[in-house]
Amino acid sequence: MKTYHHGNLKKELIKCACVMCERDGYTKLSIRSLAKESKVSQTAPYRHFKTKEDLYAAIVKEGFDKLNKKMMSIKIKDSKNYLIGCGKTYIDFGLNNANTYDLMFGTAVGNYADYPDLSESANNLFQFLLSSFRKLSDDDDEIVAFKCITLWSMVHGLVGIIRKVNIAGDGSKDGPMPFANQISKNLDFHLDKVI
Amino acid sequence: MKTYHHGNLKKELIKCACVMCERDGYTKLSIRSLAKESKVSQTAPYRHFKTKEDLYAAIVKEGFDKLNKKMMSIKIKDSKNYLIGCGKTYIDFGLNNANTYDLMFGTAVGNYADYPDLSESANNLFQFLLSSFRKLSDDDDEIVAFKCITLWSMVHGLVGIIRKVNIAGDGSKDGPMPFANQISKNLDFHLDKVI
DNA sequence: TTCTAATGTAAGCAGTGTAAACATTAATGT
DNA sequence: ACATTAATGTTTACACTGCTTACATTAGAA
Repeated sequence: MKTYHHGNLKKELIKCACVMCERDGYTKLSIRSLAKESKVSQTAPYRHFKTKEDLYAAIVKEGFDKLNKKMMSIKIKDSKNYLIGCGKTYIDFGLNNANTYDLMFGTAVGNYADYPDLSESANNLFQFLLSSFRKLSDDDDEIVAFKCITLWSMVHGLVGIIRKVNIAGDGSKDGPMPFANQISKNLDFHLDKVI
Repeated sequence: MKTYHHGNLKKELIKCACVMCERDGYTKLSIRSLAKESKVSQTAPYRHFKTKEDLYAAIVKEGFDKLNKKMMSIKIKDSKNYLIGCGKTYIDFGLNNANTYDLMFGTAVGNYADYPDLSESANNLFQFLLSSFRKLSDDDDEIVAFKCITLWSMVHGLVGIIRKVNIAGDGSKDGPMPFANQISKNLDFHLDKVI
């Protein structure tokens, strides 16, 4: 039976939006299409998200939570391999959740600070990465932070490069940058340099 | 005097679009606003760009050409410093042409291969980077390519991280990631690890 | 039970990408 | 030189978008 009030619309909108975002890309995700797929009126979402950016922010928060979960479940003892594992997990997430990843690190959501929930989830990732590095080193905080940023930049950059340069790479043929389609098979090479 | 035929509309549209893109961001750039600012009718641009993506591709091509020019004018003798110079130039471009950079490496232009002119400009950059590395090393091609990709990923990632994490960083105060606003002052630290 | 705030809907505005039909002019072949 | 055609510009129109405003329903507090 269908009641006038949905009861849990916000949660369901977010869930639906996450699926649609990853399925179609965030540019194709419209508030109207979200409403339609959630079987409510065109303007119902506006009761829960003041603007489209607010909706985006909610999707991004879910993305960070998902990534955090993956990162925190890595179980590798050896310190160096542990960090490489973190890097690979990050890259894997970026490649397998490409559309969500674009939203997380693009400019569609201007400033995380405007969204406390999102900020918290993002900070969780930063803090987790930092503390992982701290555990494995005697360096002082500044050096630890720099090393952390170096690894993060590396994997973040790799995700971008792989996706952009490896477009032609169906496995059988190189694109403009030779060997680019072998990046992911040789992650160790890249990550090794950074840790 | 104003004639019915503009004479050089395509070139002027591209020029105008590049300015508007960098000024307002590519999401705010509409074909209509471009037409208005170029003082032609709403649909005139469609004679020169079949779709909006075509227009984007033209802007991206200009971006690559600009970046290529910068890269090719680096004059440093010492090999290691030369590569660091390349990295810094790239990062500088990414930070000072942020909106154009987003378009160049985002997903708004799906596949460079669909745009021969753009492909050529992009390939020029790849080839230039590759040949720079080749000159400075005796490694075989595959290793050279990997090293090249490692540096490129590093700087590409740094641009993204700096812009995303350093949002709070007005210089006086750290954002969620401590020391993040000092990344650009310590580029050598990061680039050193990679070369 | 009544009042109010929360949450849903309906209708409508201004702006968008883009297609189709038409207007003007540059280029071309005879 | 002139007629024909191709290129390039304009007008009009459609379906879609983010978002606002006015209205409907209902859950929960007084």
